Amino acid sequence: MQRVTIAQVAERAGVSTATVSRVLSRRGQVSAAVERKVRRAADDLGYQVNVIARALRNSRTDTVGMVVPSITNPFFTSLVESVEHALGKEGKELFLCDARSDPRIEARRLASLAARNVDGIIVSPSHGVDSRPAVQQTADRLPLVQLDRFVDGTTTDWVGVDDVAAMRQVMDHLHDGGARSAAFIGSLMTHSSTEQRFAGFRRRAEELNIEVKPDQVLLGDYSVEWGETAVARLIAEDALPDALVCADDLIALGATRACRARGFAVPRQVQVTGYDDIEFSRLAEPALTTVHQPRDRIAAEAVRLLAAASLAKDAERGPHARISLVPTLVVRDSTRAAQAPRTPYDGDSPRPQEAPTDDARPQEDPDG
Amino acid sequence: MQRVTIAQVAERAGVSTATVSRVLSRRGQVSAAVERKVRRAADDLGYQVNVIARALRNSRTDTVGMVVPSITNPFFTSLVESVEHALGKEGKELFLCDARSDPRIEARRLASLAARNVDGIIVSPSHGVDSRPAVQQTADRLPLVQLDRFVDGTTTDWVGVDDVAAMRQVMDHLHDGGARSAAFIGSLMTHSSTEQRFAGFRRRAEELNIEVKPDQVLLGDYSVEWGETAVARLIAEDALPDALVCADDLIALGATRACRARGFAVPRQVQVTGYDDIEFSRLAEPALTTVHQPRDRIAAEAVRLLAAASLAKDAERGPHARISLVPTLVVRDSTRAAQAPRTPYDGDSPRPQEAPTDDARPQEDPDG
DNA sequence: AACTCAGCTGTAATCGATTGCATTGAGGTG
DNA sequence: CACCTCAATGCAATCGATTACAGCTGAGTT
Repeated sequence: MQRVTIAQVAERAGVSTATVSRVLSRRGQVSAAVERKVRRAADDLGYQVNVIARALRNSRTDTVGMVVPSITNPFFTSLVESVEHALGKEGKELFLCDARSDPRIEARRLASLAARNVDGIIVSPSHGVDSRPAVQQTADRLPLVQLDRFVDGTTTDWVGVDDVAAMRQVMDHLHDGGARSAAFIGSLMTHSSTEQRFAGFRRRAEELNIEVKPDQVLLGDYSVEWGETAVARLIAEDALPDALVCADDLIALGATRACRARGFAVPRQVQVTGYDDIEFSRLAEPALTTVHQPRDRIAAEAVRLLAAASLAKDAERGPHARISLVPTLVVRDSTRAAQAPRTPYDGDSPRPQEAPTDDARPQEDPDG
Repeated sequence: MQRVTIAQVAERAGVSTATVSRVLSRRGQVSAAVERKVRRAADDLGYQVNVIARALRNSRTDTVGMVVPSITNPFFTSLVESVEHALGKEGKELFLCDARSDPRIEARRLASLAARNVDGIIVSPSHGVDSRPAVQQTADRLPLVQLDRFVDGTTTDWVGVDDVAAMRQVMDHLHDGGARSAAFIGSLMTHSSTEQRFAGFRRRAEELNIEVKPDQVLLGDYSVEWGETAVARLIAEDALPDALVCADDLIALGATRACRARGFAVPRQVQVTGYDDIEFSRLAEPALTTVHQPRDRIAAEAVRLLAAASLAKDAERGPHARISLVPTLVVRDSTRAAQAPRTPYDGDSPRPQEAPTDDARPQEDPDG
């Protein structure tokens, strides 16, 4: 069961292990003749480096760890896919962990990744506050980038989207469609994403004079079930407004379903919007108007930041970057577009509405 | 940036590294007094084992690798979640890789996992034939279990469901609902899952005298798009039968959508069934009748097999097991139940229709 | 002819944890 | 008191790859 080692290759080629290592890792000078012999021997024996041994020696693993709150949430899944793709281009591998939305499990995962000497960590924190100790502690030891969500009061790199700008687009669109009152359905304010999205929602609602009653802000979690529950509650209290602004697509799908189940037509009587643009938002009935996150771009920036941080090493790392990309509103059938023409869009390439590259440059963060 | 090593702990505690190791890994005898000193020192310094070093020495990593065709397919995602859960109970970690349905990428992933000395590998092969060399080669070197799909002609453990039995249930149900003709929409026969499902479909269709015209067997891939395309083709040829039997839920969702878009009512004019019972099949309009796979059970069996194989080690491993679980038909709104009462079911616990545990025992495989 | 230098290759230390074997010393036995 | 036993602990080898340093060789220089 044990594999071929560099020593066996060396013996077969009649050289030292040092020479074999030099050939195989393309470092140092080796004569053409010897190189051929070594490669030959390695091939014959089917040699493969022992990544573990190499990692111990080099303290580099070419592996990046990623921790997400829930692997069953399609948004994170596709984000993971993008990250894996981006890493693949650099010859790195991804070690994926699911925190089950529990900061304690998250802390364990982070520690475990660190113990495994990953070169860096990408994390979308499970909790806006409780995730702090583990995230900060990990960030102190190795390069770490927060993705999408971030933890209050941590000083690390971050990549995500401008939720406030996105919500402005959403509200403008709903307003165009005739909405004069709205409800917000999100998760508890323990996630920065809900916080930001709510802030954007509230601000623009005020500016547009869209009414939001206090009991029309409903906070639960990111799930279809919560969307259904929240709407049931609104309907029970006879408080269904013109529009339901949901903090993610899962909630929106649940909300839509609940409306229809109780005889409220979407979008004729109630407009509904989501956030993330997961695949199923396109398939839902009616297809969901939502905010498309430029996942590939987010992933690419995260990988770039990690690489930069690894290079900087112990050398005092510069200030931390906060990269905020502007997402795109994808108008489908769950809202009433007034005059705005429908824009079918599902890809990941830049779009007119997306910010030009220059707007997405890292913004230096004073407390970095 | 470098971490505390066992040597520093030893120095602080005034003992040798051997003693520290013995204390921390609970092996060998150590006096209570020394043990206390060592633990104290370790805590003070915040010592954490270097998993890499330990792995090099022990050639065990407490990590299991998993390779799936596509991480964005919700079925695999939830399977991954179940596997992670099952492994967690054993104190093992999961290293997840996405093969992008490409046997070449898959081969690279497998090699990379092996090089990383994972203790075992769980793979759902991307291709029924082309995946063979890599899978077999990997299986020769370390414990490997195939999940859900399997590669033709490989001798490894396998855990999955009895597709033929499942299809029998599906066909019986459709027949009860009045279907007298049917089409099958699947992926190319390059996946054992489609192969098996199609075999079950065809056999029962014959027995029940359900008509299946040659051009009503449509093979593409596991995606919503393909479901839509296939149905468009059937309609264009005026060959839409009473029932559409789809090889997975994604296809079924696409098929349903295409039917409705073209004015065919589901289930009134066309019945549609899926396979896997992904979360969105419940949310679709109409909610999808599908086959629920006992994911937790599948995952648990796979983990159990891996553990057993690891123990057996080089000692000639016994014959390989093929564990086949019986899945459950979940009747929802995309089919016409005749008299069968609707059975809402979304959990993972055993059900009357599921085979009793005893039926799921490993079946000795002669060529193991 | 003596010397320099570059290019190639080998020796051995190193990464951090584990463990077989040796050593120590306390307590027990005849 | 000499000798034995056994628990507790330390020494040093080990896992496999990398690499600083040293040694060797032969071509080029003066």
